[in-house]
Amino acid sequence: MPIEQAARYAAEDADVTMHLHRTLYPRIAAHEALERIYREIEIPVSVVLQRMERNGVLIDAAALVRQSDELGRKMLDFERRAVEAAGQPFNLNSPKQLGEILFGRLGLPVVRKTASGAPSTDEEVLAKLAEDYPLPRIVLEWRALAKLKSTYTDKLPKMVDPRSGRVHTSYSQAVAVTGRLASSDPNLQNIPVRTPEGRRIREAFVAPPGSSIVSADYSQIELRIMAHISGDESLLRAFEQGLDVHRATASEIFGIAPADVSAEQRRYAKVINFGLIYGMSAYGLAANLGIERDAAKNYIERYFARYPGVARYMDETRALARSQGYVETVFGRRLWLSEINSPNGPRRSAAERAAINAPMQGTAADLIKMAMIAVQRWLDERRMASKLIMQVHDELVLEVPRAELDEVRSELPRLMTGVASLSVPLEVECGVGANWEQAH
DNA sequence: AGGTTAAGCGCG
DNA sequence: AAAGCGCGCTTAACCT
Repeated sequence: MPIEQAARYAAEDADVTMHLHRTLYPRIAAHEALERIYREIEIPVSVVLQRMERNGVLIDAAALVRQSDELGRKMLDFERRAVEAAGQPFNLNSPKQLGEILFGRLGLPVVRKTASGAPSTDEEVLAKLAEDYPLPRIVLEWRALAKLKSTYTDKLPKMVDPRSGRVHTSYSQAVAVTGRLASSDPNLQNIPVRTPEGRRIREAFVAPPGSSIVSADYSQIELRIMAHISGDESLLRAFEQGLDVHRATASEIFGIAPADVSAEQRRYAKVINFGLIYGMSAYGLAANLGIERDAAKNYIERYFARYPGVARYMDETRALARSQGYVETVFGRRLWLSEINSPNGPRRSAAERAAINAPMQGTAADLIKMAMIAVQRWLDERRMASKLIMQVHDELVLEVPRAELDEVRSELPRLMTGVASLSVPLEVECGVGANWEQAH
């Protein structure tokens, strides 16, 4: 691009930005809480984000390339078995072709249809069909590998910047309506963790020689925020006493001593605790736990009987969202809900769920942004060489030279827990390793 | 050739 | 009618 043209674009960018500022800033400044979030959080964190992007993350590209090769070989084996079960070759990556094989050629029952009316072949459907037929299981296994290979092990090595030898994500500060960040090109906020094969990818997120990866994440931050906002006595007490909150919830809804809670009961309670943060219904809980809707309804009723403060929070939040058209985080960040009074039932319900979730998700976002500012300020004041390299919603990841390791390990959790004083303590789990996987 | 949408799935 | 919030990325299929 000619320099004159580049200059024109740059000038236009600056001009448009200035016009936006002159129009939008007065609307922020009209509200004290919003002005503070802008001045004390968003502007300072923008500088931190820029530095994190520029720092980048060191990737063991060769290790990922080897994993790609391994995944590819395993996929070929599943492909061979899939074609054998199907009786003809087809593209396993095409839901349309897969549907024709499963529900046409092989005559399997259609479990559910997609929005556009085609028979669904998603994970839940295939898992159900896998109880009775071989092909769905093969496709599920293949898909898991294909996802890892195409999205991560093939792509990340290609994203390494030759100038720095590192991967540089881009953080969007004004995309997520709740105040969260978003990461793209590449997205470093959805690196696999839930399966062993996935975790291997995290092993390729490494520290350079002489340094370590340090990972610090807030423990159950959204549930703690729910306790704070709702003021529910039982939930507050559980966190104050440092209890295992899922066990405590199981104890409450099953009416038994914490010590007598079984693994399955704890799992149920965990699903309920998370589901509530998202405004889940009895229908959703039943589907999730594989139980009858009546049983799910019963659990939810018992939950609300034991945590009446949470029930009150849900009702009050819906009512507030309806009357003012927005909800707020603890620090006053607003999420507008244009469909909260929609005559369309499903749309209105979706807006109500978003209203219930946003104060928790958004407050967590506020807190970790404050932590990022505090951590960066501390590193700067001490002239430290440690670097913030990633943020994953409730987790901060740093690259720390050996000489600073002890100091960072002891101070990082203090900085993160100290950003605000809610009516429950904040807790941070901090780990160290040669790579991201080991740091957990 | 390039853009868009649908389906599916990775994370917190 | 939908049924759990918030994101981004890949591929296939379709469209211009």
